Amino acid sequence: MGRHSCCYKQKLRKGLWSPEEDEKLLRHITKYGHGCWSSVPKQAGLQRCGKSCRLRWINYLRPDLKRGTFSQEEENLIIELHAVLGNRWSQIAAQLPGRTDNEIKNLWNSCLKKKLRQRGIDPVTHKPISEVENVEDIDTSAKSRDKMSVLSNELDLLKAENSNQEATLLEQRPSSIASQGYPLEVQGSSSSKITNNNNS
DNA sequence: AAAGCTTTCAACCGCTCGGTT
DNA sequence: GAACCGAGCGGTTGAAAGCTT
Repeated sequence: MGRHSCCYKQKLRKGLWSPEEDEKLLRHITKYGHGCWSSVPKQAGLQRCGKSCRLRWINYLRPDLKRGTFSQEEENLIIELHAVLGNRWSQIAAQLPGRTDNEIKNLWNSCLKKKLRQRGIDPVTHKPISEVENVEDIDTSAKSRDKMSVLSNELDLLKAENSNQEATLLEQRPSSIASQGYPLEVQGSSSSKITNNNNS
């Protein structure tokens, strides 16, 4: 279980993609679409596994990718969404057109975590760091309520940092997030998955 | 100028999930 | 219901770039 047939194939290239490989993959998908990813490399004449082709397409070759640095507003949105969704990068990416889950995950790990810590906010719980250190065993039934208050705390901080216009936009967002039906209890299932991964 | 350290980011790995047989 | 398979996800790794001393 969990094994990929492509893993058994020999002579498959790994590592960075060459411009020629990009060109082949781009031309193939533009012409035929990707269909079944495992058959893409063969059809496109690439010595890669389908999984690698899929990743390259999604993270780099897709024509609708935005690329470039993240705007302040995008960063704020990621922080907000992370507070609600946790490390569900694909769901967060779905709210940011032209951005990939990998890109957002990298930004979070290299940059946003640091920024939050500098603001005195724990990047995992989105609570003030002092509060996290003192209260380890918080009543889980209060988690959803806490989440919303944390969001408003972060908004207050962001308001202080950013322009009035931007803060107004942000102020409107939590309700829009809620109206889109993000279940607050997903936080629990997310952490349970992380726990499972740690066990492996 | 160069060596060492840190940061960034593309890509891989292992796993789960959902569909199919 | 079990086994298989492909797609997708999140964590991790490692090379390259950037920065510091």
